[in-house]
Amino acid sequence: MGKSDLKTKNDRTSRLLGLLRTEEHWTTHHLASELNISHRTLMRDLEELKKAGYPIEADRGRGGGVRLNGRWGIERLNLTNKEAISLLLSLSVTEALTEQSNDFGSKGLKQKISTAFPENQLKVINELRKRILIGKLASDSVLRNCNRVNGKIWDDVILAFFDSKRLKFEYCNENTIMTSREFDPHFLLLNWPVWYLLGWDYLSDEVRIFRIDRIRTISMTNQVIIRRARPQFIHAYESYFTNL
Amino acid sequence: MGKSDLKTKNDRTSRLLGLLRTEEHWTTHHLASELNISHRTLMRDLEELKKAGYPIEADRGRGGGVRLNGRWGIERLNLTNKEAISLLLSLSVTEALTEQSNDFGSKGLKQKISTAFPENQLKVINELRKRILIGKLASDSVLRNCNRVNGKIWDDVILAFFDSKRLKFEYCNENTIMTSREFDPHFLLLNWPVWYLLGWDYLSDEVRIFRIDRIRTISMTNQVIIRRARPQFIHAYESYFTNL
DNA sequence: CTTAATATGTCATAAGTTGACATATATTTA
DNA sequence: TAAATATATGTCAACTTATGACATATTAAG
Repeated sequence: MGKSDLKTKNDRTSRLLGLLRTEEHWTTHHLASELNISHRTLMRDLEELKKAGYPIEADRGRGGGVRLNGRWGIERLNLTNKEAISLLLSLSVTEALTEQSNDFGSKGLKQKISTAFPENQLKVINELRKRILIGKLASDSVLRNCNRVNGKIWDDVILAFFDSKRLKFEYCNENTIMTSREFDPHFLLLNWPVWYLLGWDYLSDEVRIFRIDRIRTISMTNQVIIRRARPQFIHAYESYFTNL
Repeated sequence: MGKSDLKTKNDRTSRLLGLLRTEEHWTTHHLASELNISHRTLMRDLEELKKAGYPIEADRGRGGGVRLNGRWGIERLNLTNKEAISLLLSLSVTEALTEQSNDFGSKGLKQKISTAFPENQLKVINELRKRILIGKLASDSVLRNCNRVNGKIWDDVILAFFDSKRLKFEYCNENTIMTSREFDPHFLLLNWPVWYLLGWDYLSDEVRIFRIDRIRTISMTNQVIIRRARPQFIHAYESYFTNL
């Protein structure tokens, strides 16, 4: 029956949360009998959940009961590096869409998800978030000649971005001239639906921007990238941001 | 010191997860001494975590040890209706971007997040996901005359969409002619960065699409929407999807 | 002012957790 | 192939925690 056999306290707790997440009206006695435990024990369980930070509220007196405020929830999520960054990309993209057009609670969501990461990961997460930029829409001319990004190349880009590692790649510019680049990826930039890599290029010894779909071959080095001041990057390619 | 005082088993377990999430190399004896528990107990803790679904792997023999595969994780997330749908929108948007350009692990992410919702919410979540559509980019002409969506209006749209409730609103079309509509919202459609509502309009008794930023006043009714076959909606407004 | 609800305290006992010890199994290294 | 170093698992007495029964306080609605 149901999700668990109620063998351990933890299982019972998650069953309790399940019950609270249904929209029904629960009294503590009702819950206790549903879970086959004494009323006292149920009250202790609720106390624990509250202490653990669950938004559980109660009304005393006739017609009272207990309720869980955030009824939609995720209990636990284990993410790989790639998935963590995907989630960040998702949130950044939606955030941009939100700022520009409307607020639909994703501000709170962003905050919640950010703070739901364990403390020791928070710093990295926030650092990465700042380095994902959402610019304007791709222009028609770009749109007309953009390609699918090769999966392996995207993976390396993402991993290097995640780990702050220097990249080596061969790039094919708009005139189909190939160059070999050494490059510190500082920012990921989206001009929907085209992704760019903004950073320091060692061939020109300058700030440069590269379209990821124009990278032909790539390899990640072990060299940690040298951080440089943020403004120079943003200013150098302001035109990519303007109309959003 | 640290996050917890290790007073209860649960605290210890979360400390253990914290240790595993650092990228360090851990042997079980190392972990046991770090947590001030016997080796046997540590092995039991690991066993429990594995049973609970954590991707913990171990190598026997010299140089062996234990490791947690998804090192980036969220322990728990409580969401309101609005936040849950924001998360879904986020994922849908990114998913669309992904399908079109590349795979960066967000397929796995989508799956993970979806299955991380408790069973009783899964059905609703998946049902909603199917009703979020990502189309092509907004055309220049649309882009030039689109407005910010009023927050209250967006909230009502989202809530009605979430709860499958009929809407009443006043709509201002391209010729600035106002009409009063009764409307069953079946699909949310994004032509980045413009959101549409696709559904059944009772004024014309037909499938219709409305730009959300052109809704002037709105109210949600208690009437549950009447489900209709999906194809008629999609076919009626195919031009909104084409180039993606 | 009665009834129905949550909230909290106490204590004997039931249930679960722990560490010590033993042993099995897998892998690397010499 | 033997030694060393890991994880993996079983058992049991001692220990710790969780539980239910009972009591009582507190709050709100009718």
